[in-house]
Amino acid sequence: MQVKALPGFREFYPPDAALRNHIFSAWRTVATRYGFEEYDGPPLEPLELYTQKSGPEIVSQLFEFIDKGDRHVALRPEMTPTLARMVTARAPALKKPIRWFSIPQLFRYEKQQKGRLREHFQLNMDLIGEPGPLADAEIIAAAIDIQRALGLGTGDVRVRVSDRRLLTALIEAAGFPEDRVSIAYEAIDKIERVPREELLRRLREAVPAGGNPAAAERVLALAEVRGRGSLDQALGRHPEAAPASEELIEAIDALDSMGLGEFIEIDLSIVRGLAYYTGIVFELFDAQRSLRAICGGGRYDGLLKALGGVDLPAVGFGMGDVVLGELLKSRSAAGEALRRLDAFLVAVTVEDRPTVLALAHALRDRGLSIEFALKEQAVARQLRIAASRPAKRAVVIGPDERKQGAAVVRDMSTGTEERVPVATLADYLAGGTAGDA
RNA sequence: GUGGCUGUAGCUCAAUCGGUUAGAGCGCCGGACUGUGGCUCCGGAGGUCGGGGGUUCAAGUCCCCUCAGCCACCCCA
Repeated sequence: MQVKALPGFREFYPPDAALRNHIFSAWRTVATRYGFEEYDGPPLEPLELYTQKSGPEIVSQLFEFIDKGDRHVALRPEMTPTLARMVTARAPALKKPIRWFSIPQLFRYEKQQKGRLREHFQLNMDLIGEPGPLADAEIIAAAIDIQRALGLGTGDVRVRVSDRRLLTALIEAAGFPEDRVSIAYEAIDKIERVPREELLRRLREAVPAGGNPAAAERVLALAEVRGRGSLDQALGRHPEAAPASEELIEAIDALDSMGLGEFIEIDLSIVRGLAYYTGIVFELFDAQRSLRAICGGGRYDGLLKALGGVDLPAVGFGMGDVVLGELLKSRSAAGEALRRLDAFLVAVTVEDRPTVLALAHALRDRGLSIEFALKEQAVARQLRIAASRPAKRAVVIGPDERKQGAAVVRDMSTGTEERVPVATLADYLAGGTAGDA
């Protein structure tokens, strides 16, 4: 039995690698379009880098070990601590706001499921040094434009947006104890997974005797706020929370102005598990809601400082390649990256081979993608290979052609042939319109 | 980490009540076809039926263990 790949680790056969490159290319294109610069860091880091942020519980979910120098190390499960360290180290010299992106391969030791492996690539885009809601809007817009660049529209993906400042204000306005907000967060986060009665029970338990008896119901009602009208109603019931809605409204208005409003839904049930988010939080989903989140992010103004770094506000997101790839495959928007040769060179006889080799090399030097038969084969066989590559054209070189200093160029999709002088062959192949060239 | 479902060729699947040498389509390789592909026809390679153990005259089929995948939980990238 051959040794298999480890569970949760992928092998990329050429079609898979093509899809991955397609996704990476969209990531880089859009990030660059938004003025973001690429960075990278070490894939292996000291374990403390992660425990200081997430606590010792994180260790069970990491690929971690003791190296030969007795260092406790971990394969990186996320990019943010590395980013924080890099930004902090050069913070005084970096022009603000900092717009950086990276495409790290990340690792987690968890039981795998569909869309969730032990390894994945994740686009990280972060905008550091700008506290205002236009920065949030930029980040969300970039996440959406990546979907658009991949051919996905409002019928395919949606963004659900909330704001922790607003949600906290509403929870408190609902009469829920201020020191128990995290319990309210947890209940709201689980609104789609845990029965309503169970959540109510947990919330009631958190309200002390003598507290507001209606608080639990009101908190749960917040989790059902969807859309602007619904938010306005909630703010009508709790007017003291209204000032906390300003940033969210401003960011959404900005996205409207960009023409991306159709993608956006206010959804106060979006909490995000991570404790360090301080403002706007958002998630990107497929419209059918049949897959896991494509992308999640938000504002984390206190995190860099908490990690022992500079005190700069920040907003960003992570977008994995796994769910996105599944969505593209299900939408059959994945296959455009099909490889095509510019030409397949056919040698009619062995005596034609030196000419074919010389020609192949000259054409490759011109940047054309060229193949030829690696052994003596019938012309019919060589053409069959050319068709299956697939090649846009076949270039046939036989004794007659050599005498004339020409080649027969066959368009493989139409079957039409043309006699082309060898001297102009490269231009002919490069400039032609055969197939979908 | 917990629980449930599923594992037959590269892919999608079939194989009667437990019965003889596990099949098909697609794909792959070759031939019909020694200067013209796609169509057609013919042939071939490819399986330790996920792995191990057990029951039985006999196991792809039944039982146990294990591994892997999928689903839910946990957690979230």
